[in-house]
Amino acid sequence: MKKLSGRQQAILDFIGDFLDNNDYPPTIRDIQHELNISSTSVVDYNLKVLEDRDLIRRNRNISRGIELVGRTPGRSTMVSIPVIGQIAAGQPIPVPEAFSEYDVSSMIELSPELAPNNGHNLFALRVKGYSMIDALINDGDIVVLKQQATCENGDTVAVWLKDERETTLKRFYLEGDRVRLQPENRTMDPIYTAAANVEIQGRLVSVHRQVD
Amino acid sequence: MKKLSGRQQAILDFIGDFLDNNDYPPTIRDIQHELNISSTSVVDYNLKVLEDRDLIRRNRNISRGIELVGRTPGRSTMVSIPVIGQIAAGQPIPVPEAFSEYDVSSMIELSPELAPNNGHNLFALRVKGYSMIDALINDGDIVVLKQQATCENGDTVAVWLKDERETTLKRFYLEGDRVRLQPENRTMDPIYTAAANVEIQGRLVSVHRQVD
DNA sequence: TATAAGTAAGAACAAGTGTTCGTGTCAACA
DNA sequence: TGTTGACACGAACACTTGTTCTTACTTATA
Repeated sequence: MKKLSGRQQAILDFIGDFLDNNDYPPTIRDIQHELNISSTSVVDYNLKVLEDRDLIRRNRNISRGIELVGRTPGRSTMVSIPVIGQIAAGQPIPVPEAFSEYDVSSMIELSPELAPNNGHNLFALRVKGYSMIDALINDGDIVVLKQQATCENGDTVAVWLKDERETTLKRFYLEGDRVRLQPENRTMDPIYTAAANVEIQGRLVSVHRQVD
Repeated sequence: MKKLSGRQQAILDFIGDFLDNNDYPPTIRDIQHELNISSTSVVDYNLKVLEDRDLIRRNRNISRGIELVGRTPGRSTMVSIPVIGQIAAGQPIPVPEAFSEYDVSSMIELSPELAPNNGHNLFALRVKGYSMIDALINDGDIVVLKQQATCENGDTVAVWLKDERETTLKRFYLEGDRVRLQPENRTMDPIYTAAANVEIQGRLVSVHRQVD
C-alpha cells in the first residue's frame, strides 16, 4: 500500500497528540493552524485520504467529528472508584448519591480486569488495623467493595454496626438471628452481634497495596 | 451543600453516557434535544451551576468544550503496565523494548497513586506459589515491579537465576559474594546462591489481588 | 404578602466549524 | 507530449454551536 504523504502523517500525529491533551478532538482549523496549512480544504482533502485508509473516522456535519481508528474508544474501559476514608471511621459508608457529601480522599482507577461489573456500585476503603491479616489484607491496603445488602456465609464484607457506630471488614456468618463477624487474625476473637445490628454495605472484590 | 435539581442531575448523567458512547463531548443542543429542554439558554444556565459546583469544566467559545470533572482527562494520567506471564516462567523478564516479543497476557492499568514514576520502567507479573505468603502476597496476585538492576538489602525483588533459568520473587540480601533470597513463608528455606548467578530485574512496588 | 433566588423560555446574534467550488502546480504514466 | 492523479490553495457559503439579553414563572424566605 502506498505510503502516507508527510503532511498526512503529520495530521495523524497531531490528532493523536491533541487527544492526549484534550477531552475533545481537534477541528479542521485546529489542524490547519498547527500544521501551517493555508486552506481548510487542504485539511479536508487529506482527512478524506486518511478516512479512505481507515485510519480515521469522520462524523459528517458535526463539529470535532474526527475519531482515530484503533484508539481505545473507552474512557468507559477505565473505572473510577472513590476511596472513602478509612474503615472504622465512625459512620456508615454512604450510599453512592451521597458520596459527594463525604470526604472522598481520592479515586482509585482500575481496568475492568480488577473492577468487575463495569465499576457499578463499587467503592473503596483504606483498611485500618490488622484484623484481616491472615486473609492477606494489611493495614493501609485499599480494598474495593461491591455495594450490596446481602451476602453468603464466608464472604468478606464491610458491615456497619449500628450500636457501635462503626464500619468493620470481616468474614460474615449468619447464625440464626445472630451474626458472627470473623477476623482473619488468629490473635483476635470473632464479634457476635444481633443480626438487626448489622448492615452489610459491600462485599470484597479486590485488594491493592502500595509497597514502599 | 444543596442537592442538584433533577434536571441538573439528568444533564450530568447524559454527558457521562454521551462520552461513554462517543469520542467527543455533547453540544448544548445535543443536551437540549435529549432532555427536551426548550431553550439553549436553559442548558447554558444549568451547565453554569454544574461548573460552579466543580462537576464539569467548560472551555469557553469552542464547540463541544464540556468536560466532566473526575473523569480521567487522559490516558496520560493512567498507566498501562504489561502483565508478563507468571513468575517462575523459566526465562528472564525481558527488557521493556522486548516486551512485545513475549506473551504479554494482559495489561493492568493503574492511576499514578499506585503506579509511581509515571509508569516508567514498570512491569507486572502474576505470582505463582506461596513463597511470599507471609509478606501478604498470595498465589495469583499481580505484582507491579520497578525495573532496576540494584536494590537494598531487605527489598522484595524479582531476580533471574541464571543457572536455574528461572525468575523468583524474594527478599534480597547480599552477604559477601553470596546472595540470600529469603522467602516470606516460614515453611520454606532461603535460597543461597553466588551473587554472579543473580540478575535483579525489578523491585516490588505494589500488589493487586482479585477476590472471587 | 412581598421579595429574592432559582429556574425556565424565546429570540437573536456572534462565533466556530465543516463543506463545496473553481483553479493551479507538480509528478507519474501511457 | 498529453493526460491523469495527487496535492495545494483561496474564497465563499452553509451549518453548527455557544453566548447574551430580556422576560416570565415557581419556589423559598423574610
